[in-house]
Amino acid sequence: MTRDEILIAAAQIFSQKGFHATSMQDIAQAVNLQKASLYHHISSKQEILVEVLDRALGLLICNMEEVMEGDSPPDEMLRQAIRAYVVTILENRDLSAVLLLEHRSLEAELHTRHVPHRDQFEQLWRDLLKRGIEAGVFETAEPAMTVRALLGAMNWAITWYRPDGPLSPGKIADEFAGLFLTGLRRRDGS
Amino acid sequence: MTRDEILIAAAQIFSQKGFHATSMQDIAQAVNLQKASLYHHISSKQEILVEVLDRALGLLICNMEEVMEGDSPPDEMLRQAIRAYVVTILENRDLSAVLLLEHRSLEAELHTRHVPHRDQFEQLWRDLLKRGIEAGVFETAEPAMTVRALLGAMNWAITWYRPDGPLSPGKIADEFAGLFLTGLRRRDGS
DNA sequence: GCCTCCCTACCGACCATTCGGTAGTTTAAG
DNA sequence: CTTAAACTACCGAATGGTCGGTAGGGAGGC
Repeated sequence: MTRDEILIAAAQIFSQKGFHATSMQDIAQAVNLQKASLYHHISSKQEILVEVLDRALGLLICNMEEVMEGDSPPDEMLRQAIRAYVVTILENRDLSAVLLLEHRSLEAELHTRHVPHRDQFEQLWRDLLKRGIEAGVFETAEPAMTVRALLGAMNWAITWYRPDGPLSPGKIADEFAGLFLTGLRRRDGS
Repeated sequence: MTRDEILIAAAQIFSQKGFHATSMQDIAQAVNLQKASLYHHISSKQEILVEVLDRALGLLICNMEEVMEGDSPPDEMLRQAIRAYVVTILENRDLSAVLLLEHRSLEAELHTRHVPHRDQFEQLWRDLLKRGIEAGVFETAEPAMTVRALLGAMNWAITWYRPDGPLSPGKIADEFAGLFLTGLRRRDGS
């Protein structure tokens, strides 16, 4: 039994039942250990949460920076960014669900240490949008709010996406990109 | 002390700490009662949650049907629907946060009884979109997914909106409507 | 006016259970 | 022999919920 397996199992249960509804007993059972044996690998329940959150955010930042460092035009880069984000989230649902929905279960001090990383991540998106506006490709009155609308739409997918459903993560990402770039209203009405 | 006050206080604490992290002791303290006295007004913690969820969803459905029953053209009605939804959510943050983030804390049976009501609500939006498509005003390959993107962007606002921030619920709603109707890409580039 | 009865609202004490976590011991591999 | 990794047994605290009891305010009979 490795620390990794415990974290993965914990993330899965956290994502299903929520942090506070998950007991150490639940986690132990999932990895076929006694509860006490868990403490040989980890030091507390909070520590599990912190590490799951760090991994999730790290994974996302890593995948996003890869895209943002490219030199595509802003609209194309936005497409790629949306795709990277949606696919990463939906292919790592347990980690992502904990990151998005359970971070407020962090104790005060750990929480204040965690929040800046999230802001940093949101800043990546704001920068991308800003470049698009300066290049005359995008147009929006409230860029910060637009980013949050976009992130909200994508984040919410964690609540309804089912891997056995009709839509693949890639398809979802492309539809999102199309929707946000061109809007819902039909143009060039015949 | 009335049942109402207890429910409102409970919703507020649930929305802050989450259902499972909230103890009956917390709720009792918030309404200046002993824990045992709560049970004179309510029969269980789950019952509180159920009633908060029902109220929240009822409030939303009520406000949305009012809009949907009008006879504006689809794009105008979508504007109004977005405005009604966003404003209702952001002006009833405690109720809404519980509805959106804590419904999974419902016990199995109550949960299965609750979910259809949510589907019903989502159906209202799908119908609105469908009417727009048939009228040739909207264009989207996956209407069901588009609705979820829209709802996701709006729902997520509950996680970042602050009443003392620079954006009013009305302003946010209008920006959302603009974004989803016309998209981010600048048109008629000079 | 007074007494009885009942009812709502509340309380302190308590219950069984579960919680996160600890102590000390055994097992097994190098 | 050592050490990592697992175990059994246990702890104090907190949890959701129950119990018997009480303060106080009408309602109704006499």
